[in-house]
Amino acid sequence: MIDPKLLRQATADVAKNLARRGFVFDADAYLSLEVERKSLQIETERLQAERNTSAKRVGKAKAAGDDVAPLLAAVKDLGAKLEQAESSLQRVQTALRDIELGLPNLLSEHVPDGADESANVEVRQWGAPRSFDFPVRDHIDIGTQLGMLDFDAAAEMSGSRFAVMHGGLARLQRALIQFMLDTHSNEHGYEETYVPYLVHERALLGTGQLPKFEADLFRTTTETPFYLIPTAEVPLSNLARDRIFEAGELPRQYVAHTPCFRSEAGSYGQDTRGMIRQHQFEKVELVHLVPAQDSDKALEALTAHAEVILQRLQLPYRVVALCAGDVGFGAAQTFDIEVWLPGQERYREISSCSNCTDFQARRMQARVRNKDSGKPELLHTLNGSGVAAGRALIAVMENYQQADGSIEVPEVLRPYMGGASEIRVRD
RNA sequence: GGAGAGAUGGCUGAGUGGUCGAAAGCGCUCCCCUGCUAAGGGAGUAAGGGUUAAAAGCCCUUCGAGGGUUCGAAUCCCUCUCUCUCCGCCA
Repeated sequence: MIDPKLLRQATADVAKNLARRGFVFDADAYLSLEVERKSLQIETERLQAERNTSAKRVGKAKAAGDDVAPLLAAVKDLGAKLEQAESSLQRVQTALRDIELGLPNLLSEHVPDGADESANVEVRQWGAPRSFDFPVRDHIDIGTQLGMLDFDAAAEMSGSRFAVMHGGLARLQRALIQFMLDTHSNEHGYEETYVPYLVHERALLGTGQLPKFEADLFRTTTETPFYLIPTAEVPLSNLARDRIFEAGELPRQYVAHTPCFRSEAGSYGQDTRGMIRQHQFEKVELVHLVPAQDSDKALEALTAHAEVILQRLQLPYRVVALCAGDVGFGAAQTFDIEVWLPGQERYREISSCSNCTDFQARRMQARVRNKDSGKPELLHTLNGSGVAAGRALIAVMENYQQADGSIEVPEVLRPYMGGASEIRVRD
């Protein structure tokens, strides 16, 4: 959420910033509601104050044994007036809040202009795509020929966009996850964390998936519905909900491995083959909670942490600064990390690292006490994949494929694979 | 799933219709006193919002959440959520 104060005082600036995303903010409509809110709120609070003082007067009179009938008569119609004022105020405040909840975050000044992903700016590249002296297969062929990847069995029980993995391939994904968790917790200062995969609506309101993106989520049919998390960002960031951290308690860095569930509504026809885009996938997620002034630096650090994973795996990648039109709803600035996939002969997103500034913190009331003033201030949240395990698996399969259809196991994963150096068909 | 108990400020915990945003203790901050790492005395110490250019001040809201009764609710009524104990069941 954008600071409502800023919204009403610098409405034009806000609208201009959001316009960079291609978002149209109806400033006039907002301001006219805001004018209404102001007068209604002043009136409502005036009536509340009147009620409070008159109630106190009645109390005192009763204690003194005086007749309270005249006092009661004087405030006879106050209740009805107040009720009306309160409900009008609430109506306007709800309308304002609906607008506010639907506004994306303000973009950082560092974000390049552009309408869509074609305008994203490559920041750096690491490694060089390997050249193969045999016909390159994609992960679908590799996995299927190894007998370790089965989309038919998955479709049989769950439909499209699911996969079943067996043997070395299933283990390779687990190895990737463990390698990533170990690296981040042992070397990058993250606290390994286990979190719920089902969360209430308010958690998703906090991180910004709701109310706007309900269609992307799976929801249970229980009496009070749960949502399946689309990313561990949701539970991890919500660890800060309704909390006031002491200055010394920040920064906090959490890492968690979770499955992620996405309905992928609206992505029909995209990446329908293979494991690139699934309803369920594994991801290692990084979340930072930092004081406001530190979040730019934290975004650099977070991105670098994710990059280390790909470097250790010797997977070529590039880092891309998302342009204004491509930065997600809650983010002020985002770097995507894209890994080279030989099967597609292109770079594909494997991590997205975002600085959400105070956008989520305001929704969650996540704060840190300013050491000098003693006052609570909104903290900043950042999140990034470190990295998506399902896509990392694809990247390893395709980049480490060998002429005979086997997969070489990257050095750093061998300790997690019982020392195995390759994955091949069992005979 | 069954039975019971509970939810109050950073913590412990009082408060069953009025002067209660809330006793007391602990913790924390500042000051005073005191020559010995201790003790004592005093003051302060919730969050959100409105008004304001901003602050001060003033006002509003908040005692798990939502609704109701009342001139007035932490206190009474209803619904929900969560926590704890016992039983059952399970990983």
